Amino acid sequence: MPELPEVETMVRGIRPHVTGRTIRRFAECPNTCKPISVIPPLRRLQKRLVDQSFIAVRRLGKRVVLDLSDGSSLVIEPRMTGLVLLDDPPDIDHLRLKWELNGSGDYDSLCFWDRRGLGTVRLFEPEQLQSHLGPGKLGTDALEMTISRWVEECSKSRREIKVLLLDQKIVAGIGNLYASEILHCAAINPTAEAGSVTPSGLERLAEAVQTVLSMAIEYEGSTLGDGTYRTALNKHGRYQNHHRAYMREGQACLMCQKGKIVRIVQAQRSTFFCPRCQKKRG
DNA sequence: ATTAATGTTCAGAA
DNA sequence: TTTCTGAACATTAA
Repeated sequence: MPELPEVETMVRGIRPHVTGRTIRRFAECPNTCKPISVIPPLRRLQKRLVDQSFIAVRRLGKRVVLDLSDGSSLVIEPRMTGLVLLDDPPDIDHLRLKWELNGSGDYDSLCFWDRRGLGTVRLFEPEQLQSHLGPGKLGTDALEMTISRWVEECSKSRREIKVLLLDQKIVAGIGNLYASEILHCAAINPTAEAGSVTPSGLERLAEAVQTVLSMAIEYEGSTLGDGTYRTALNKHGRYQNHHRAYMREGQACLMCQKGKIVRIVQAQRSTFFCPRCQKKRG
């Protein structure tokens, strides 16, 4: 479930190996699954990509952006189970796309692997990038959020704070896993109305976002029990060993040692928190 | 054997 | 306007 730390890890992993390289060939990989969504359709995308070179690799929220020499940008959206890889994929059955690279380097191709196949790849013209993924469509990157921006967004919302954290139009990059971790770190009740979180609570939130996400990036993201997420070099992330709330239902809270982590459902997804540390008032 | 659950995004409805 | 619901898909657990 690539969120900001996982996508940042992918970007950092591939950047030194694809920047400046030219695309020799681009194709779907033969497999038994349905093809993933590619815009424009495959043949046209192939025509557009071949012979172009990657001039930059960056992250936009939970998306990988590959800027191309003609000014367009290839945007990879891993969604649930998508991976951007330089090395061998977890299995061959769910290899979806392959970019073969010209010239010399440590790796000769870039791949997109996706078990569930909900991921998408889309080529944007420069002006499209602004209208589709610019401010308004995508909120401020989570790592760029300031306290005043948190105040601005939270004060005008009556949604639960956890649900607001998941809204990419408000803040880009936070997903279900890190929303639980961040709110636990900030000692904020996930069901609290966003507009009711106190100024000191928002201060803790701003701080926790930085702490949790930067640590998760350091540990190259979280590889959960199903083992799906891998770095670009097919290694496991290690931040799962540092989770304090996510998937720890019934276990002792690592903050207060006394409370037990509980699981609730918000917006049809699991939320994990410590009722003792994360009270509605505090 | 069916059903639910997983977690991200978008279209369409309330 | 804002918020909510279901679908896209593959796999596993109940």
